[in-house]
Amino acid sequence: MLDIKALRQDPHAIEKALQRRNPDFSIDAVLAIDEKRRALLQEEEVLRNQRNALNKELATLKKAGENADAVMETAKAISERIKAIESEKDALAEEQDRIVMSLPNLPHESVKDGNSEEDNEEIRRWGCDFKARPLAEVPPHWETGVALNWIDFERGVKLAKSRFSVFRGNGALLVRSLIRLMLDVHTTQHGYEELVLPLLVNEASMTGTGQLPKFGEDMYKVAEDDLYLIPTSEVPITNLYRDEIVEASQLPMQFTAHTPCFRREAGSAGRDTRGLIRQHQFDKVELVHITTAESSFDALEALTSHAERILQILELPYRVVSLCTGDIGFSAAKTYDIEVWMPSQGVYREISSCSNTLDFQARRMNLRYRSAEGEKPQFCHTLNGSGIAVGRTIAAILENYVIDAHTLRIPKALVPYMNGLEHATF
RNA sequence: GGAGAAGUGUCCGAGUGGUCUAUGGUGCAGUCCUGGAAAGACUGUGUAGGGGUGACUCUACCGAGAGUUCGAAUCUCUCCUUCUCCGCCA
Repeated sequence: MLDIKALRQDPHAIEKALQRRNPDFSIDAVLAIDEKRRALLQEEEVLRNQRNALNKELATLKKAGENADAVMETAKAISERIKAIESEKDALAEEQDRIVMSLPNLPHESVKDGNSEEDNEEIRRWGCDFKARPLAEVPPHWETGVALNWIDFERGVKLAKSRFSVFRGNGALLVRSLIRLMLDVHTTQHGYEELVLPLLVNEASMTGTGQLPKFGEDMYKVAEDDLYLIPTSEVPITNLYRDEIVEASQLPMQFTAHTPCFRREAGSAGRDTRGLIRQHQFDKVELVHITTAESSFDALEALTSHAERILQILELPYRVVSLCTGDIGFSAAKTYDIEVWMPSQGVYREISSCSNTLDFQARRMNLRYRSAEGEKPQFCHTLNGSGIAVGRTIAAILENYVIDAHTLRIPKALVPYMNGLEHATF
């Protein structure tokens, strides 16, 4: 959520920043509503003050047993006016909220202008030396996955619907091994606290991180209980301290968690229909930082490097890109995507997305910290990133580690987790 | 799921329609006292939004929301949470 005070103070600058995302943004309507609402608020407060005075007078009169009809008459009239003003004011506040809550975050100045992922800026590449594997033509990961009998796409569809799948045997073990490896690295080497979280969350949590009110159609909703299946564990992790004031000494906080994630993929019909790239349910290990304004950009570099570390340990080639204004997400001020090399298609595919949301989410969820005793509480900065998506990592392994027509090598770091398995043949 | 009880400030806890600052204690901070400390005394002590250069001041907040009333922590309704008992259950 953008700061309404900043919006009031410097509307032109904020509108210009928003228009870097989309030239259609205008904040005139919000400002007009805000002005009206504040005028009503002032009027209401004056009236309340008058009514409080009259009520005090009334109490004294009643106690003395004197006639209070005239005063009561006046008080009644004031109360009626307050009621009228209040309902008008509430309607305006609701409208203002609705608009402000659906405005995205301002892109950071270091983010390049652009319309789509074509305009993203490549920051660095890693592991390009071993990008070219011996096999000239690498089959797509879904063929290898099925040939190994590690992935059963058809029965996943039978059990649920398309874009659901089943992992079996060493394929299931691979899922578990990746989750364990990632959590182990983040907790023992990068200083994260591990969490096990609710997979269903309420509307307030979804609003806090920015999924609601705008992106409700992307999520599975359990209507009967007013709960949503999480599209990412960013939601329950970041909302952990919602509506709280934390002590500066508790910051920065670093959390990691493995959860399944659920997405309806409403707008992606026909895209990535084969394989593990775009599933309705997938496993992910998430990284979240809750920190201060002073350190959030350093935290973004750290968080990104923590996600990269997993790819380095797995020896998967990747590159890091900085998203342009047209590709960056709703809540983010700046985002680095990490893209893994997929040899069957000869392209890099997103496997992690690391964002600094500044105080955008913290303001929505009223998450604050006190920098020192007696100081006013101020909003935290929150960051999140995948560390990393498990399904897409498996896809990358099933392509980058095919060493001949019938052999898949297991990444060295995974062998202990895979009960010593070094190769799988198909 | 059924029956009952409760939710007040950091915490404990009083308050069942009206005296502007929501009793009292506790915790915390400051001052006094002291050689120093403890004890004691006094003062202050949350959040948000307004107004004023400022000392300050106004408005709202007693789990959440709605209602009754000139006036609600207090009465009514709905919801949430916790506790006790019963039922069901990995």
